[in-house]
Amino acid sequence: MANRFIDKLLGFSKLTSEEVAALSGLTLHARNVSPRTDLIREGDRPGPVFVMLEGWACRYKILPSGTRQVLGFMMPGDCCDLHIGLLAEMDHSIQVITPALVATIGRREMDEVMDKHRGIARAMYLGQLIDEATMRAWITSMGRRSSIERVAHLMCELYLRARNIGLVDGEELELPLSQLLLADSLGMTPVHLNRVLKVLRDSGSMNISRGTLHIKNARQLIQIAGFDENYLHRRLRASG
Amino acid sequence: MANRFIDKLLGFSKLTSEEVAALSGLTLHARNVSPRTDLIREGDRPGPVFVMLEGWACRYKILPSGTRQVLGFMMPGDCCDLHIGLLAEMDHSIQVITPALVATIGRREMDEVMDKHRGIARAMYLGQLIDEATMRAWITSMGRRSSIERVAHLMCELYLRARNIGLVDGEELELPLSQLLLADSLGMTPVHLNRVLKVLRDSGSMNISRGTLHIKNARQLIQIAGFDENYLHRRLRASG
DNA sequence: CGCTGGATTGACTCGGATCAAGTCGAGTGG
DNA sequence: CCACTCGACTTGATCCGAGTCAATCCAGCG
Repeated sequence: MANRFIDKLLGFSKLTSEEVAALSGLTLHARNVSPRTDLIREGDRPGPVFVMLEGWACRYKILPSGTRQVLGFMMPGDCCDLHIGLLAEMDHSIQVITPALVATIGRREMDEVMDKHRGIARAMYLGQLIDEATMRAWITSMGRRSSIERVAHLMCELYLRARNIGLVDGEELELPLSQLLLADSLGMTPVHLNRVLKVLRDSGSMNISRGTLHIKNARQLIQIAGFDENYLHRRLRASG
Repeated sequence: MANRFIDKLLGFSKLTSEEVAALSGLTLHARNVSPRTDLIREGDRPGPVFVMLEGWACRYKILPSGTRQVLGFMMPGDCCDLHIGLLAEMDHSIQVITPALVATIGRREMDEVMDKHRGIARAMYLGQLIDEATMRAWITSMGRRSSIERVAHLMCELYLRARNIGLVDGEELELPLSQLLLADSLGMTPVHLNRVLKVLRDSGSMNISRGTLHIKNARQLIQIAGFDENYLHRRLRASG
């Protein structure tokens, strides 16, 4: 079966066949995880690195008031922070959204592989940089974009990220995210998100129905979002 | 003169005297930079790592509409992303706010030092993890906190970060950030920020005047903010 | 002394939250 | 096969936090 983690890293850096083999070895032991399972919770002592081989997850925080803020979505191929093991305590939780296949890589193992295989290290660092750039884009969205721009921007992000790992079929993408979850990620109420989705649908730019995102008019959607894909850093430096 | 970069890293990890010497060498060549100077701009090809030895800076993005979102503040001791050189293009800009002393460390140099000195590598990775956790806290603030909570939260963050590097004098901190800048970092208008600051002042929890932040009632401020300092990760893992 | 860039305050507007009813669709059990 | 249930989605009515527009105010400074 395809290993989306390897596919993703191959998109960042050329890897030797030994490096690919090493990655295969790292992700050999994976387990099935059901929806709504927390992989790790805020306050927990960080353990191994989690790698999503199949399925979706999200990072989130719960506030004292009980409201939730989703901090990012993890799709197949994504993994959590590399050096997370250095911390005493998680500052957020990670929850699986769909049935998922998750591999875990111990800190020592990871360190050894990265020391030995510079291509893997390079690809992992790039992944991390993109995650950070994505967080900056989220801060920007929350701070300075209207709700319709924010929704459009997130859809552009998810669509492009999914396309980069071959998850997109034409203009359609399976998006197993409830409106409640999306609202919690966009800093708005489910009610208002619903209305915004209706506006986007009526404008003919996109539509979400039965768990599938349809891009109807990409140009228009990008224009609404003010989306600039440069932060996803598809163009990378040529030299290692 | 004190090297705040070294001081900060010493707070993260024990360093041998050779490691301290290596860091001294890395930051030997620093230059003075005037306020409002961009160290690097969105779209630029990333260069060396920037280290703030003295003075403040901020990361920011400009949107198509012309509005600005500040993504984070850099105070003395802080530096930008370690592996930034891997990217083809910056996704945000960095601007100096006060007269500053900035060192630059070439990518090769940095790599060599980190390979050789594991303590430095560890400290740098911790710094990076804290920066990421701070971004997550910002996303949470923007998405789910009211404006007064958001302001209080940012002040708690800046106060604690400053205290960790010895920038705080009693309950006072020199905070060279204009209300316009703060507003752009909090996703609100300067007018509204001004009103919120008045509320905080009248409530007796804090006050900003003539570039100085006075914490009047820390307990109350923390309570308003719903602040949990765990994300700044002062308690770290004992083992290297 | 007047200029300039921040800070402050007031009056009014509006985007998005809140509260409250539905509606729809996939299971489940009689 | 149909009634029941439960979770997710929709829609309407109303309210309020924060934005907008527009005056000052004030301190530092050439």
